[in-house]
Amino acid sequence: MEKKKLLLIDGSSVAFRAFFALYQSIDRFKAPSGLHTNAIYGFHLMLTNLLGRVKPTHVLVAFDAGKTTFRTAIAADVGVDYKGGRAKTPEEFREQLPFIKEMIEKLGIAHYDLVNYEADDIIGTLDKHAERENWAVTIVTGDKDMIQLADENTTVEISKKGVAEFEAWTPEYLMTQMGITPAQFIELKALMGDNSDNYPGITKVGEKTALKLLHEYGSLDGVYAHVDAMKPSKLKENIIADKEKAYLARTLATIDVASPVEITLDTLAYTGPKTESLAHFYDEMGFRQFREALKKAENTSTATKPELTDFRTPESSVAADEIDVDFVEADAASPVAADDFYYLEILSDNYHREPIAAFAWGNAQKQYVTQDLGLLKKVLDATNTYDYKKNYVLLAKHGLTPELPAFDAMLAKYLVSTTEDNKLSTLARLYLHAFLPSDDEIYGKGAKRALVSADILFPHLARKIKILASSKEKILSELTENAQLSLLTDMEMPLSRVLAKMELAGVAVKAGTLDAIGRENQTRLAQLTAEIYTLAGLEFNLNSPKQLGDVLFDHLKIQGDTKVKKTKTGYSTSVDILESFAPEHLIVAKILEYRQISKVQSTYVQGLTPQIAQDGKIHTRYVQDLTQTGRLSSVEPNLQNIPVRLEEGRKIRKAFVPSADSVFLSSDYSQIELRVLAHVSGDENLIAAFEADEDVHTSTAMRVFDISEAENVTSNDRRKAKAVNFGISYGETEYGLARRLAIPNKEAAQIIRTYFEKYPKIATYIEDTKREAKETGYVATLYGRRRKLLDINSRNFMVRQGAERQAINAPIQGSAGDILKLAMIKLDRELEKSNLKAKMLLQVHDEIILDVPLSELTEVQALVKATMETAATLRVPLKVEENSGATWYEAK
DNA sequence: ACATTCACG
DNA sequence: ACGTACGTGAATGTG
Repeated sequence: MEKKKLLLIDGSSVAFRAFFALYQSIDRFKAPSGLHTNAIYGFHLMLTNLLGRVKPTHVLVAFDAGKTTFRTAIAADVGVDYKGGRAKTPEEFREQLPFIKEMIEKLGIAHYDLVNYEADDIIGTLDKHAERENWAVTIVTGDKDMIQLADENTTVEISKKGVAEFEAWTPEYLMTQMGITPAQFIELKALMGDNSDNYPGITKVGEKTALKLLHEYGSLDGVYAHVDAMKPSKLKENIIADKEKAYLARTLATIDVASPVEITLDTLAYTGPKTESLAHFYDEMGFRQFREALKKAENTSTATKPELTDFRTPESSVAADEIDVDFVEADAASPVAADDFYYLEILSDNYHREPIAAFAWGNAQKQYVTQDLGLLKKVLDATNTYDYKKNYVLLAKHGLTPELPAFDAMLAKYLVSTTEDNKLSTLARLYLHAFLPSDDEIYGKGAKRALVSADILFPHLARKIKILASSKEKILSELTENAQLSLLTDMEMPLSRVLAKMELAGVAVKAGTLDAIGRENQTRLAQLTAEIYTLAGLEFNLNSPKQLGDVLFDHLKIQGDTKVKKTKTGYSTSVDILESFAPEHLIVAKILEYRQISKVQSTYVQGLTPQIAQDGKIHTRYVQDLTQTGRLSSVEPNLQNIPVRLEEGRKIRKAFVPSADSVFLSSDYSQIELRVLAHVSGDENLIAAFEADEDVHTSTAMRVFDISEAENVTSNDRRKAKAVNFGISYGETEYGLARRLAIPNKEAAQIIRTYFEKYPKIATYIEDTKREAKETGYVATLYGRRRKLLDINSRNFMVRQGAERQAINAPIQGSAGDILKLAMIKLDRELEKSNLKAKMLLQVHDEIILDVPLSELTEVQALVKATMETAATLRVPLKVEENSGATWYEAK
């Protein structure tokens, strides 16, 4: 006989989730009687989803019986108001509950509640009954408490988003996510308490601290057994003081698995809906779709097809494990093998400022760990690592230069999938199904961040080595399968060294220049502030969008052609809104000027100044494993968004200066994304425009607006065409274009239609790319870099459309990024080969900024242009434009 | 921690 | 009917 499968649903919490999932559109969910039906409808969707997916033989929906339970009494004894202080259940929700129960009955499903007990206890008890019969159990709920019931027979699914997304918590998944067992989940609640149920745990202990304590001591009893030995701290005091609270919390959090439930398992058999009365119920509720589906199912008399859902199973069903390691403290005699991994530990992300705290090397079997920096040069013999660029910079400070690695796990993992981050704990979870405590957990975070003693530090580092060594083959085989190996060895790893050198070189920034700009800004900001206060008739915080919105739209009640727009939290005060009011309202014009200057002041003057290092330079970090498209990003500070469009901000670039007797050379690709689009689509008209070196926006204007002479294209025509050209590569809709250009939807639709007629292969490219994405789940650049699109087949129109736009754009943006990466690698080699002193300093997505001795300028200019233009061979030429000057301001 | 705004390609 | 261009990082206010 087939194994029985029991589905247990926490009706109270699931109904509440359903209510809020469809709360925004509550007005649309009304029965003919006027009853709200959003929770009823949502609950139905959840049920259909679950029945189709779980395919249970037996089902029960359990409800909380009433306001008070045995827990209320226990808590009251010690003065705790269990589940007290909660906001009143909305009337709109309460009125739907009886109908949810009625619907459940008509769907042929049992429901049950038990005086003095919560739904959790009913479910826990029946779960144990089922376990004795060796049934499989799925528990569905809205909050995490029930994770304590998970075991090899029982999966706890927690509603995550909307009505169709659940997260399945198995003991393995719990271990990979939090590093604890289901039984320890109770201990976790004991330590941290539960705000929503209104009972405290230990003061100042939240999830992070609680997990740390559990990883160290295993349980609440374990914590108290060792509390005396803890070093003095606020935490220790709180643990001691709140012992009683913690044990109460443990009692309250523990589900009673022996509650006096009177029903037996066999009464829960699921036999399917009672069609006739269900149809009547649907009519009563105004559920036309369900009614139709029911009718269809009857007519064809086929089983109802389960709805597809967004459900994603956890990555693993393999048991999660603590990572055990075999390590020793390294000394001068410790061996290093060529295929060892090495890892350098620092306590913050910023390797330009932070010293090496410790390091390790080894393989999956044996690890060597040390804090003796005298041994650093040993790691140069190991050829496998994680984040070569970081290592290059750190080792450079010790006079060491690591060779390019054979394998950089961070970059390799990034190429395999950009969906997750590439932290070691993530690698452990994905490839070893194991849990590694985060660095925050080991070293603390914020002000508490500090190096820990060797008994914690050394095994942590050894585990990192073991994770790297044990996941290498898996990552490598994925790379090979995806034909992405050369992307690692010929693009990302060589680029990593180029970037390291650029970061180390840094760019000189004059604090004095920034300061002078800052003082002018301050004066102007003070003037503007005073003027705005006078115009408003009151003083308020100009930097607060909320206060600003209230002043403009409530106090001054300003109005114009444009509608006042609302955000989640109040009025929108963004530029595009404010600009529409500026012509008629002096105060708005002043606010816009204030905003602009204040942005320059806070982000660039005050933001950049403290980033200037001792050497007078700014050393940014390029994050090489982050973006979804393969671009770089730049942090601490971001040097990829230094102002350029508006003169006020552009002045900041005057503070960026080259080295002595040198100038900046800025070389950027002209229209590289549109050229990539021409290449990948093969569209003859777009290719022709680039081959003839036409102004592409003018050329588009001529075709789309049917203008035969370039001289007859007005600046407005060109502006529109430019918006279309950009919009196309982002997958823009007619609505979007209409809004951007402030033209009627019809006109925008007409423009787009004509565009696709004139550039037919672009239309084909877009369709093909979307289809490819839907079939394979990913899109790729010219060089095989992938972007996964998890939402490409979503049933949610909005979500799916978003993914389609990403699918269209990613190969274009990504290929352009890849081309510049290749150009940088090539240019680095060329510069070295010809012994030129010119240096790459910065990269801004389609441009490179170099520091070039004046004596080399002509030669380097030619070299950079030639290198960039030949970095890739496309069906259209690549074109590079160059500017040079004594500051970044002039070189742009 | 999250939302809003705005700087860049 | 939906609600509308892709990819980023930093500063600020607010809960």
